Amino acid sequence: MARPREFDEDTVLEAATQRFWTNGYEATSMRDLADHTGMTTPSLYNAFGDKRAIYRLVLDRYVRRALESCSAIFGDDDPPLRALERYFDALIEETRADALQKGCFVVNTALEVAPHDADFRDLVTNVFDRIEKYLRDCIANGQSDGTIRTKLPAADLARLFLSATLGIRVLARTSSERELLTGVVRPLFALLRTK
Amino acid sequence: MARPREFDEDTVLEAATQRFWTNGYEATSMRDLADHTGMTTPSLYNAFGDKRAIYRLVLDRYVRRALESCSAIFGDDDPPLRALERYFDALIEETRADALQKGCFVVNTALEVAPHDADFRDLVTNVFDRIEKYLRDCIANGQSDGTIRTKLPAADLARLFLSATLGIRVLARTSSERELLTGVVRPLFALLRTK
DNA sequence: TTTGTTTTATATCGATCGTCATAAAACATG
DNA sequence: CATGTTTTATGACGATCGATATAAAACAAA
Repeated sequence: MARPREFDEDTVLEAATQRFWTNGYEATSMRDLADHTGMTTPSLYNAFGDKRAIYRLVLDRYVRRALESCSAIFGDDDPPLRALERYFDALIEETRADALQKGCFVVNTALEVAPHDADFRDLVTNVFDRIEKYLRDCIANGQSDGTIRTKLPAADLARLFLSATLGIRVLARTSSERELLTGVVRPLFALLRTK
Repeated sequence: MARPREFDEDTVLEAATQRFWTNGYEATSMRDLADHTGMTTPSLYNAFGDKRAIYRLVLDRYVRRALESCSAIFGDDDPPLRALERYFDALIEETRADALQKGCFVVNTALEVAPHDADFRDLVTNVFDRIEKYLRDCIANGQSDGTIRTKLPAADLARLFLSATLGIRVLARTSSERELLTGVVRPLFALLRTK
């Protein structure tokens, strides 16, 4: 197998993720990636392909982990209301800890890249749909077992919860004193409790 | 006053707005602006300053109009619930008509430019705060006159409504069959109606 | 008509962009 | 040790980036 690689693939992809995530696609150059990964640009091309391919690679990696995290929250046998609580707690905690204001990599992609790139638009749409489905199924389960009392359609509620999630992700990118995200979530749970 | 300008300032700024709005800051070059405004790049520099100044100029113009639109909705003497209805109707209609998936210029700026530019971050924060205040005052008024029955804090509700707005703006940028935005809004009004 | 001022168009600056040709270096296999 | 394969580093390609120097063109004021 010839000359061995001198870099750790996971470390390099993680560094590349950080650059694209914080600065976006256009504002991140291949030389910037090289500097922050410790590789040279030809090595990056040889190992992972061109700039777009690398972006796709690290975004897929990010999405995989994000959806695994979602699966862990909603796949547990926690009661639906408790799962939703964990979902928003995780979202708020991640936002609070986001000192660099990276927000959500998928949402950033949705606004900068997706509008003029069909492949990434499909990816983003797919992620949003899956999150919406997690929320919808969870809410529907809660309505079935009576722990969620509202009679509003689970489909509508899921879309609202998804939109609130995306809105929080937008706010996270501009930060400031706007960490009062609990205020966003509180009425959502009040909504689930009402008849 | 020397040689007269050969361009119409408003037409040029409108064209520049469209380019920055649809493609973002980094993906829009000065030559692209020149092509779509009918001006040459030196004329653009002479008339409006450098790229950042032009972006700021057209964004300010956009914000002014957007806030005027908000002021018209919430400044009318419509009952609070009716004002909120008009607010979301306008948002949904604008999104439906947004064939180019431009979304909201301010939200796009919040994600691409604001994180690494304090001036634009201040602008975005200011706009979000003002919209939140419109919503909060409107909801508080409705609670005072009894047309909004929920006892939830108007501050929390306003933050949720703002987040939902931003979420819709994110969805608008990826479009597809996701025009079921009425589903997002329906539970919000149900929330206002409940005790 | 002359002078002064501003906008125009041409042409181009150095810097940086994404990408790659090239060949030396480091291994496995024979 | 020799051969083949892959990764490495150097250096540079053409294209495009934001921004300007320059001077002609078009007006107002004198």
